Amino acid sequence: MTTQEFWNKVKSPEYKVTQPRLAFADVLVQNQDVMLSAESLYEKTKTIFPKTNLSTIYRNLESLERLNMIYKVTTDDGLNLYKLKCASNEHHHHIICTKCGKVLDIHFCPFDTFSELAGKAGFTITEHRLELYGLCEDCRK
Amino acid sequence: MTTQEFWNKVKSPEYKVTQPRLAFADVLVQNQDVMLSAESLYEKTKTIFPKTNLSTIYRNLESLERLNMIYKVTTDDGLNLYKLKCASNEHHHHIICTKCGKVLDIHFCPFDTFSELAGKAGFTITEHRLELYGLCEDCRK
DNA sequence: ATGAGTGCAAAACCTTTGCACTACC
DNA sequence: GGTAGTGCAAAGGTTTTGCACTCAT
Repeated sequence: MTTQEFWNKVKSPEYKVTQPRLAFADVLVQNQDVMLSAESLYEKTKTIFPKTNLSTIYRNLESLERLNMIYKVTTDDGLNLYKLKCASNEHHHHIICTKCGKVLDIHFCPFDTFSELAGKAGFTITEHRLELYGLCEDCRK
Repeated sequence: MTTQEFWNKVKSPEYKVTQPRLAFADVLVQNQDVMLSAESLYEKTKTIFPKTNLSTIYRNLESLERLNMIYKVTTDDGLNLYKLKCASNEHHHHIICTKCGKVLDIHFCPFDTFSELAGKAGFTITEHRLELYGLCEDCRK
């Protein structure tokens, strides 16, 4: 997704174009394939628009989450990581590099098998979270 | 797992038997198939040993995590839930009732498929987290 | 007796919120 | 001009930590 495409998607009377948002959008677009913490998104945004405030980052993450534009995970040690949602509308999962945060899309989902197994035990699955962690080629070296 | 079995497993010069721990162990054993927050584990422990302190709960969760006795998940809204690890040594996953926390073991893992797909893209999976959420039979009613 | 475990209170951590001010449309 | 967005500082919730005291072995 380009910055242009990003703005085409979100711009509306309810989502105005402001200076912090312009900077933040750049950061998100530039890091589409990496999961970053609010803090590092903040740092990166500040290099573009130095006056940006951390709470603005959180507020914009929330706004974009409402627009279904943000993918978020919580790591084992309780840190939240964010990225722009993948362009692909197809349901898929991710493998996240534990060192650099790089993300690989995995277009395979075993949901049906799980659904069947759960159903036999009276459970109805409403949500599933599948996150794979590992090392990408670069970080393994 | 019975309380007896629990203590057989953990008792050592490094994990002494104390009153708060006796109470906490009871709570964990009684709720083996439910995921609970630190706060509710605390409340439940207090009914057995009222002097128990919240920090003791956290410290004991940490000790037991080091002993590989605790299974922990983070919910979408950032709450940490805990339970005693399943007795089964076999690798498996869970479906968690979003209403009552009840847990169902799912003895099926699509790891091999993921591993293969990831390998093709140069990723090495070191960890995977698969959590299914839904409603158990009782809570659906 | 000795060190692990504990209670209490304070701090730390990340995230959210209130308020007055700014700047988009 | 009106409202959404912002910066700042303060508060929020959960988890961790320092310290002195207690208790298990």
